[in-house]
Amino acid sequence: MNTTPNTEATEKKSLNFIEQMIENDLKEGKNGGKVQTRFPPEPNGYLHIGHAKAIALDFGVAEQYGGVCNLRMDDTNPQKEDTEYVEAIKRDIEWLGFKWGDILYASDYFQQLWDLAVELIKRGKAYVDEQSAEEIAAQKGTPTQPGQNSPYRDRPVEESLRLFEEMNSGNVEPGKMVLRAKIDMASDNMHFRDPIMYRVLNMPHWRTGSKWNAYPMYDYTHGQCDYWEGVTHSLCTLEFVAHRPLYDLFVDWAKEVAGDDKPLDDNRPRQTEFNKLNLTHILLSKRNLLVLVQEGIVNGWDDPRMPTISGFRRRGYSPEGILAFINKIGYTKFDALNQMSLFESALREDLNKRALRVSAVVDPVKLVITNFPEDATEVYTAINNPENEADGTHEIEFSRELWIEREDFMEDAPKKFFRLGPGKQVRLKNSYIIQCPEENCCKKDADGNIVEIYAELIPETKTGEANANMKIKGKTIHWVSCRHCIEAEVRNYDRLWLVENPRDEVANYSKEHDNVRGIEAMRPFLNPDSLQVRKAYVEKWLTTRKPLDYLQFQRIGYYNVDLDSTPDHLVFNKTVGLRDTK
RNA sequence: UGAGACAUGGUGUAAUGGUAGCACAUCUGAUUUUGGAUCAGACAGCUCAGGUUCGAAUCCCGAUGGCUCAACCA
Repeated sequence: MNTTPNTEATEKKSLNFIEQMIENDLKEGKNGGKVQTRFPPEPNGYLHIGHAKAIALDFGVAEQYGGVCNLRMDDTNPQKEDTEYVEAIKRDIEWLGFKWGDILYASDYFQQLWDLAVELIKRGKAYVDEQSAEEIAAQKGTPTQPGQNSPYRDRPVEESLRLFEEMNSGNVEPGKMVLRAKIDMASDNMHFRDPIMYRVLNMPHWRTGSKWNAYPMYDYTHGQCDYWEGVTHSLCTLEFVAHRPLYDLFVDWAKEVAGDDKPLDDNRPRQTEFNKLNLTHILLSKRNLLVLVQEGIVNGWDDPRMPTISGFRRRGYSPEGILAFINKIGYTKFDALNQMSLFESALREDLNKRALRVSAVVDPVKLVITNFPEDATEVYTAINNPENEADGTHEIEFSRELWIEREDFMEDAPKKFFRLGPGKQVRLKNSYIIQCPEENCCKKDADGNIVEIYAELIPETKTGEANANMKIKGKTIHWVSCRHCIEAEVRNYDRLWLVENPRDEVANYSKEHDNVRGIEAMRPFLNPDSLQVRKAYVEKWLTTRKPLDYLQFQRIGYYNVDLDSTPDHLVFNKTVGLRDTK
């Protein structure tokens, strides 16, 4: 047997604090040794990279510890939600490679939540408040000052019971009544100052129709849904830390009403919070993303510049690359700002393994091989992916007139320029070594722009030929044959935001400018040139590629085939550039 | 001026009272039919001040710093 340690197999990956907690719980036999999680998006927008971090954790630990993760739509606010988003959410989770147990909806629990609320009123733990939103807010106090009790706080139970029924009748105007939990108006925790459990909306819900007019709030809903479903670990982001005592309290009340007297650590979900994802040069908030869509700054939720899962998919980011990045940044309680360069590095690492190599000339200038016959064609075999032989090969054509990148030629080049110029030699990828003449190596138009470059091929320098290994100073450059290539549309993307931390910049700008909101607060930081459309010449073989296929335009960057691309009109998105160490 | 959570190289993250390690970024060099990839190397860190301990990034106590909380949103 081979006894040398296999570092990859024996290396123990350190567990994050949530995995450690779960392993501890398992060891102690909490919740009967079961692990169950849930991913609870509100269907009011598209999932973004921040959600991917939560998804990777919720689904990841469930799988890791033999449990289930359900997908639960947090649909308690029919004003903002839409079935369009439900479909998009499901598609994005599947694309990332995760499987849910059941698809559940908070609205499935509306009756149960209502019945529980009635019971809580009976037990003196909730009351109907008839004050306006302004009055309630004014009574709430501030973090440093205690609040005051509502005049309705001690109204008779029967009265609250009757009014609560009325709240759902459709006859109460929104804003006239709410159901509040009776807790502690002087608590240091603002969420304990008699939080609102139900509000009147008087609008139909896309799932329950017109059955309900009063709808439960998040805080009153989430813990009980977790409890009723058998969730053991309710994972969410750090801004919910202050909600946790309330989460626990409502779960306790639900257990009490249900007569559930199992020990404290059994049969109860527990909320644990981790840091939300922040990325440089990216803004993640559904509200702001929605503004970008509505203002036409981007072309929809799946615009390749959007930090949404669907935007990344369209841009050519692979699920494996996204997940690898999420794995690298980890889960902690520190409010970190992650660098885009780490994300791009994870993406490149993955794309390098799967992208097929092709030639595309983005800023073309004509190169004439003066010693190659005018109507001849040579056909070469190009390796699809040097990192993976199984990806095979494809054919490319060579002829007398080629397109090369304009920047690969310089008439008077500096010393370190190892590409084409008078007297210089380069290798044409997959083809000959060529050399420009010392004199008259290019033709210019009246304005002095180079329109044609001339070079001679050096015989027997193709792969496998006698002089193939000839040492030259020049680099290898890519090309396409003028006669055989096709024109394509290339969409290059630059960052959407000019500043490193748009979240803070937008917020500060708003504060300093009369609290301007929406697009006006964002515009100063938006890059006006985030989308650059170019014409390019690409090899004909690309007509065989399908939308979303991963490609590498050699020496330029990773690209993919856009959703709009057809064989008659090829469209490519720049995913990310190659690492560039000039 | 209240409460809560947090603080380790430029960035992110390990360490669970016992040699501060990894990745990205940056910089060298080798190699290369992609200025990619690959390989080798370098640079660089425990917020501060006390205490407990044979021993502290880790435990205790202050201080400092930014973060979160006052939606009939989630």
